[in-house]
Amino acid sequence: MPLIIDNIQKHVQLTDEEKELFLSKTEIHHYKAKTILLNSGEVCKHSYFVNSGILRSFNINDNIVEHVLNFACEGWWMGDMYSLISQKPGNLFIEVIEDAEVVLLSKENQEQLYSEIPKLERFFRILTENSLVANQERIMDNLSLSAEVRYDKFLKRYAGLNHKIPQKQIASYIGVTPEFFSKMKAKLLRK
Amino acid sequence: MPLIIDNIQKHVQLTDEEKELFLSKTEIHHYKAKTILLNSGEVCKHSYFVNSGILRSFNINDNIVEHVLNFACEGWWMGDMYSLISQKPGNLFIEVIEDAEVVLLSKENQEQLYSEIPKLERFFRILTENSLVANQERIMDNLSLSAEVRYDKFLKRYAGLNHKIPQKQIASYIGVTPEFFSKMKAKLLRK
DNA sequence: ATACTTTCTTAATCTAGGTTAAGTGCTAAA
DNA sequence: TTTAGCACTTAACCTAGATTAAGAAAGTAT
Repeated sequence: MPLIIDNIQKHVQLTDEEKELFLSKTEIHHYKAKTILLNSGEVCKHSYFVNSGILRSFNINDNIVEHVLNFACEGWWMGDMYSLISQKPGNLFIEVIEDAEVVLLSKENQEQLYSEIPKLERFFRILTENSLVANQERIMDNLSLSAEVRYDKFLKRYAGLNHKIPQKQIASYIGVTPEFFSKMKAKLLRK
Repeated sequence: MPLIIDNIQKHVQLTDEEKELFLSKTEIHHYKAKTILLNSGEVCKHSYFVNSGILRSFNINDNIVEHVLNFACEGWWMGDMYSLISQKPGNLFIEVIEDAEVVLLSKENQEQLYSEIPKLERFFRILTENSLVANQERIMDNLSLSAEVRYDKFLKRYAGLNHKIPQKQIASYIGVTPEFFSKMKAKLLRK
């Protein structure tokens, strides 16, 4: 059974016909590391589901500084939510960090599926709710916790990714410079 | 027509029977300023929709420091999303800042309505999506913008609330101490 | 292998914002 | 109408994390 079906069935149950219908509306693509799946300024036309490999989303502000919004590895969804729902150009990049197999679900197909299989509307509602909770927690963490504790939470959230992602990207995710992150790690080792 | 129906109809259209059914599952309550609608450690059993007045949600970390997650005024929804979806004790407080008229929709009624009026599942999916986008933007802002610019974005997001909310709470929302916020405002005036 | 590029580290110096503390002014209860 | 308690301000001093710069390590391409 494809991973994406298991993922859906964590929240809603599908019949065999529904599974087939769903899968018929998706495409599987393979991407090499460093491929850009979505560029800033483009309209995001797909939701991405990661079968294997690692993706990240980030933006670049005036100063040429990258800021990582999040990572996605096996079993995670990825997309530029703003662009996806508004179908306007977004400001996120989505990039492949490690060679990846990705399931693509187009915006149109996703909307169609909502009508054909209302349970999927429920699934994506729940998925979005969970994502919202995680993002609210991250906001509170960024307001109240030190960089050290935020790193600790990164390690728990993305268990196993620590050594697969360039440090500068982890630094960006927790909201510090690569230099400070390096210093902080050295300090943690000394303990 | 009640404000909450208009709010829903921005995204999905309801028949008169559906409107009635929906309203029959809600309750209107009036609260005085400083009333605590939800305490940290409690299970959140309702979604709140603000007809008038102002609410805020916040948590308190180890050090007795409050951190404001968000505000809600006329036409906004409020709740402890984590506790609401998990029905486990949350760590948010929800408090009335200005005397408020609030529509309460219980978790059970909300779930029932999803089945009775699937369009409402769509409505809450869209509502949650929009909230997620706003929260993602706030994360990026906190990573990359100065306190001054974050204050500017607060002013735009909560237009009109600037003088109705204690400064220390605005400071907390944008992620600085009341002392620094005071200093920053004085500096902005001098310009 | 060699050169080129990017990541990571270390260290000196700097700054946005935090902490502490004291004082002002407003509101609310007695 | 006093007094107690917040909310806000100001100012001196402090620190987590930024910036700048330079070298070491590790990939990547030729």
